[in-house]
Amino acid sequence: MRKSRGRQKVEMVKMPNESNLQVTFSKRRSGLFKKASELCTLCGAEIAIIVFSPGKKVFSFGHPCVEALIERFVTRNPPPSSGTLQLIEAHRNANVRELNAQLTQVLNHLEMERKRGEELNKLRKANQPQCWWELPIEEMELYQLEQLKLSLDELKKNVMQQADRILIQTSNGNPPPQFFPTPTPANPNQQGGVYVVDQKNMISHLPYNYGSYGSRGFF
Amino acid sequence: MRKSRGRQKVEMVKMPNESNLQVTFSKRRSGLFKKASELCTLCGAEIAIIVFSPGKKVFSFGHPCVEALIERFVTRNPPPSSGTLQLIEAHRNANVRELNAQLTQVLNHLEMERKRGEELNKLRKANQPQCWWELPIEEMELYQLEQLKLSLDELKKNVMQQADRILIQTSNGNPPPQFFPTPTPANPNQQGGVYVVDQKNMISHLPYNYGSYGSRGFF
DNA sequence: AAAGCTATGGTTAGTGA
DNA sequence: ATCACTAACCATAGCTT
Repeated sequence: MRKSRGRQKVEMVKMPNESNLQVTFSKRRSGLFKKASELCTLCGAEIAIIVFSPGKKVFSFGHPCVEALIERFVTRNPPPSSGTLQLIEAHRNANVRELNAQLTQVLNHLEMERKRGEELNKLRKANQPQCWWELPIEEMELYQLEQLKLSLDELKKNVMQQADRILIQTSNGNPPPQFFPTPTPANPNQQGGVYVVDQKNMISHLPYNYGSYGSRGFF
Repeated sequence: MRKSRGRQKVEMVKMPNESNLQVTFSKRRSGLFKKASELCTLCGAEIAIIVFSPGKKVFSFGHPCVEALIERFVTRNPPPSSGTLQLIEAHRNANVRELNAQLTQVLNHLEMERKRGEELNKLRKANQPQCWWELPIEEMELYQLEQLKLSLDELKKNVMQQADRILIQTSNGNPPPQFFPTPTPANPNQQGGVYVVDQKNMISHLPYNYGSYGSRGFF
């Protein structure tokens, strides 16, 4: 059964559904800012974005700084100041970039570790019920104890049947049969499965800075 | 024959190849503007974008009009007339502090997760050998198979002894003994340990850093 | 609102003209 | 530079939680 039809094509007109519109606005604004930050990183561009939501709330993105870029844009003044300031600026940018890179790397690492933890947890959970009946009796639940009693009764019955068979065969002068049982109780949970470890790096690029005015919310 | 390898993943760092960078800048800039215009039409947002290329050329997108949006943006902000640079400076410093704090926090988190992963790994390793003989025979190592054969021989011997005993007792006119064996094969590794279920909160997904929406973070 | 999921649709790196 | 093409990667619409 399909849980979702996946992404559907959407007409390029103003969305009629208000709540869908809000969600889409939020998602696409994020996407836009992300694209902008990627463009900054990949190409060394400097970008300022100002977004007024339909509810007139303001969101902004700027690298290195919205106001400075606006200033430059308005005055058409490419270099803001003297060479020393540019040098300082460059150093600062390098620092921020470095910090961002470090953070990205660490976040990747963190995500990997988290995934690993999840995998291990799954493994543990898959292993645990396999052996519940190996727990000390004091730690079992009532239904487990009942289950165990049933199993033991069954086992006892089997052993007694087997003993009877041996007795009969032996009294017929035949040697006892060869026992070579499988070493495990039947276990339907046993899969012998391979646990795929997802190495995909989930954390993408870190944008530089974002801002919005007012409190959270769209309108 | 392959005409193209298709889109390839690119590292989120400044592109080393200058001409590739130009092409990418051009493509992604138009992509960015397209996304912006889609956001405008779909959600009725108003957006202004200013882009300085690495070569300091200016590109801009504006709906309905860049200048008007900038005007609105600036007037909504206390335009720092006197201490512009100082304010910018302060914000930048705040931003760096924020990044540092975040980095520290994430590093702590990472360390926690790493420890947790190790813990789980230990648990798993403690669990696994407990059941090695439950693996499918095809997955066993030679020494495990040998061990298994020994165990089975032992089991066979015991069963036969038991059968003999039953036979003797039965021929003496006694009823067969009560069997109530433990439900598992003897296992020296069995610890009967308590499996601690860690309900610790998983890390919430950490997407790329937006800085903070809200009052701060205009860089 | 906010986060996660999945199937799809959209974007774009690499290539050649 | 820009356009076309293709295969892959990525973003996101529609759901669920």
